[in-house]
Amino acid sequence: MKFYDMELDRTDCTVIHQEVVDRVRGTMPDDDTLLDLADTFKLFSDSTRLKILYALMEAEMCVCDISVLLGMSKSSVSHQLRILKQSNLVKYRKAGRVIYYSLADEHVRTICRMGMEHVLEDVED
Amino acid sequence: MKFYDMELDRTDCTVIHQEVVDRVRGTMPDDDTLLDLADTFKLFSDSTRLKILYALMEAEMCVCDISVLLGMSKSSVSHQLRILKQSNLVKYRKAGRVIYYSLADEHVRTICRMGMEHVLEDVED
DNA sequence: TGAATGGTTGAACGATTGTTCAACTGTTTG
DNA sequence: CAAACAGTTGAACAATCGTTCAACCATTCA
Repeated sequence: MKFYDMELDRTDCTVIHQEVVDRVRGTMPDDDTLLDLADTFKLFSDSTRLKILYALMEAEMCVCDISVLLGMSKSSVSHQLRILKQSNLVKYRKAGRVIYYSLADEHVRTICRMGMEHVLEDVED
Repeated sequence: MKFYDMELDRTDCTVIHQEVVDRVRGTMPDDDTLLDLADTFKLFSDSTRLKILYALMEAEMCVCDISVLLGMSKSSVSHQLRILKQSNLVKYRKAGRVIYYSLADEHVRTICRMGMEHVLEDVED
């Protein structure tokens, strides 16, 4: 631990505020929780998925409806719906060969509203 | 518009619910707004950035503090701080050669709380 | 002045992501 | 039954993203 490994491993910092670091460390959520949280926000981070979610806020819709509304292929819409379905943001109901999609809960509205507030306020800057 | 372009351009749908599509179209936010919204959520969609934001909720910190806290290189932390800075989620203050970062406003807390509620409730499923 | 340190930067890399395409399943209808 | 259509799927592709690495700037201090 003399010469050879001096530049290895560590962030080369004379830690400035060890007390702050220690205190903050005690307040941090679990790593797994933060990964889940990041994955949740990732669902809202694509404009196609946001469009689908905003549409479903207004009405139950089938894949064809959505693809016409957004001017996108059914395949593309279906891929995104699968992601939203797997994450429980969206639910569906079959009626013959048509599948109707709708929002699974109210979280979508709340989360979108919070994000939108930030977007709209930033216009003032 | 007879034979040759019949399979071009359009999503091959006998639109099922034209009235629904028309009504929903009237309620959709602008494309630009939805792109901005997606970009906002993208900021929260990486766990490193979330860790930084959660840390700054507790205390003003310098790059060294954060990199020690997270066990990451200063470079990596600095890259992420640049993104957060450019998006006005984070502000900074210089003191000699040390730069202290802190949250720019309360939106970060609100948005993280909304997302976290969704994550924590999903445990019950 | 020059060494040490806090912090930034840009290129390079591998990993992840969204769309397209083509083939496919399943249901309806003539 | 066969054609038509709603919807799904997986491979392939380009684009985007986060980390690493090395070089760099700026400030302090001996």
